[in-house]
Amino acid sequence: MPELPEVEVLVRHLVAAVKHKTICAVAVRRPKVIAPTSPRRLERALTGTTFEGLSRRGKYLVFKLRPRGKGEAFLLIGHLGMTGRMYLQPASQPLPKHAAVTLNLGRQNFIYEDQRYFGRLTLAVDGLSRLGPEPLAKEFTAKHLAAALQRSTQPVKVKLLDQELVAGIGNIYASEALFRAGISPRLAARRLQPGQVRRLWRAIRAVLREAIACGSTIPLNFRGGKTGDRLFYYGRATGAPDYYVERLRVYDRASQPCVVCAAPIRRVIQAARSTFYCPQCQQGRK
DNA sequence: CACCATGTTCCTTG
DNA sequence: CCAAGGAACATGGT
Repeated sequence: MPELPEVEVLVRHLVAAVKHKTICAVAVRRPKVIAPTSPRRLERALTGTTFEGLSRRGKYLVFKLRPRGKGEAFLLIGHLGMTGRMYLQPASQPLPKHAAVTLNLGRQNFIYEDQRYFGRLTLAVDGLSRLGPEPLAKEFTAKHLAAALQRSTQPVKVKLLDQELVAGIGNIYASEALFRAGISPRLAARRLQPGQVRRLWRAIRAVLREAIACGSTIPLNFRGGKTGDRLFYYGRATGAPDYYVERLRVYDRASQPCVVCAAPIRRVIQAARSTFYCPQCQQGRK
């Protein structure tokens, strides 16, 4: 469930659930997701440690663990890929089909499940160093965005997915931010006018902030229902109120009327991924 | 059977 | 060396 807002909401919920809990046992059911860490090394490193904190960087979860005694605290890095979920459940409950790693915390198990196994839970920290600024932090300025866009001939939508430019925007919020800014996703990044860069900068932050606010206010079921609910980021959890479905304005709305001008929303493929936009509200030459 | 899916990385091509 | 495009990863839904 993977873009910045979803990870942020997950972290906020999870931090309260795991903080100060101790890992009694580690079970790696899919070694691929912990690579390049080996199962044995992960088990040795984690067993007996306590969760000291949990934060987010881009789409990554950063767990801070402290060993018993005088050992130094260290980091465990999580990434949800396309279909990853992390949550606690009673230790007596059977594990889900695609449980990739489970940590026994006593009466509860911390579950990392991932239907497609594209995610990660590993001691390898490298991924973080290549990330651009946090879009909601002060370091991410309109100036930074302008400079980064100037250097690229790629369509602006494709460029927004570059995690080195700014960390945490994915395929959904790239479309949403451009819609909100009224900029065509096909416009070459370097062709944006200063006013457009400024609007895009504001739109990125607004879209992410609102998504976080939305996720923070509805009841979350991180495991999802048996129907394969996609929770708050996309689709709707069973029994969740309808307003939630209305949150995304263009993503996955191909041929539906634009919420602003009623023109049919268009779907195009860019860099092998779907982009949604309103041809009326988001004009601009390539 | 065909095509689609919230992400990242690696390989090839220019 | 760099930028851009595409395939691969693995599973399931429509």
